[in-house]
Amino acid sequence: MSDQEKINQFMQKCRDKGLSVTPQRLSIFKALMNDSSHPNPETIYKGIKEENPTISFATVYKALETFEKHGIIKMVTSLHNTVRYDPMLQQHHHIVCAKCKKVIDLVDEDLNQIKIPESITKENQFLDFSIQFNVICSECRARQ
Amino acid sequence: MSDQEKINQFMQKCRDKGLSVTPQRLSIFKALMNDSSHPNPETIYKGIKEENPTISFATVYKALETFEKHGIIKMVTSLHNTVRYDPMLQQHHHIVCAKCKKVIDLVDEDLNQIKIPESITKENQFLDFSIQFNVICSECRARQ
DNA sequence: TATTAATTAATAAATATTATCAATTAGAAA
DNA sequence: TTTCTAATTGATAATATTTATTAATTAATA
Ligand SMILES: [Mn+2]
Ligand SMILES: [Mn+2]
Ligand SMILES: [Zn+2]
Ligand SMILES: [Zn+2]
Repeated sequence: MSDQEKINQFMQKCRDKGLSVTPQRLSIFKALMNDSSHPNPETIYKGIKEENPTISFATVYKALETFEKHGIIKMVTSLHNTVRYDPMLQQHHHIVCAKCKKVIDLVDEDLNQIKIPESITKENQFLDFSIQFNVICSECRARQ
Repeated sequence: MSDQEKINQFMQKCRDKGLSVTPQRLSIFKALMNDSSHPNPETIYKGIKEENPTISFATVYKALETFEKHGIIKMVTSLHNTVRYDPMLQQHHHIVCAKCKKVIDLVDEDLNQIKIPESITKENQFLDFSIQFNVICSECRARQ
């Protein structure tokens, strides 16, 4: 998809959701749309403030949060707000509630057997892997 | 494994790594060892300060960090220090460097085909899943 | 063009994490 | 058992990250 197509799609999504297409939001989206580095808000802010010197850091935070809420972009991890520790050392997987951030262990030998792509082991020192299943838990669903 | 066995194993690991077994560390480990809620440092701190009223919050942080560094416990997410955003909406997976926190996309149709355990879909509203491959990237390995 | 609700910029406040350092202590040595 | 010393702790300051507040501005609609 061309840059222009991505931009048009973004603007259409905003209109569909009743979001104004502001120069700030457009600038933030354009900075992200071809960036595969999974940047944080500060990196995005620094990247755009040269061509948009009056933009506020809080605007970047809020725009990204708004985009995410409307499914225009994704967060790499929903558990970034605080470090969480785990005493279980054996390989296992996690069921994570997108609302309440509850994390449930899932021990499943079948899931441990996936084939690790060679592209990973060729380029890097492989350590381990874990699958995150994103859900809305029954408590949070009942609460809606 | 019994509580006492877990505690003995913990103390042995500390000795093997040259870490002192302090009452604070023991208290923190005991709070975590049977806790499957993946707590954050504040929760652990609150949980132990009744029986250890003089313990400092910073001590909890430092002990957890030390345990993690020595493989006594794990972090649920290595990407907690700041939110990271992703413009790619199609399902894909992530190769994450444990050192530099670089995140590389991995689009792999085979990996998308894993069987979602029924225990997940039975109890929760399933949203999606993503696999995180933890590695040490070639740059970081070269740097060591 | 005028109206208005949404958005922004500036900044304060809140929350999370890390650094500093004097006092204490666990573990080794005597 | 006592002494010694490097590691650890508690207290707190500093830093980093995120969210809230609010007056001014503006995008979208009529
Ligand atoms: Mn777990
Ligand atoms: Mn990605
Ligand atoms: Zn929930
Ligand atoms: Zn790296």
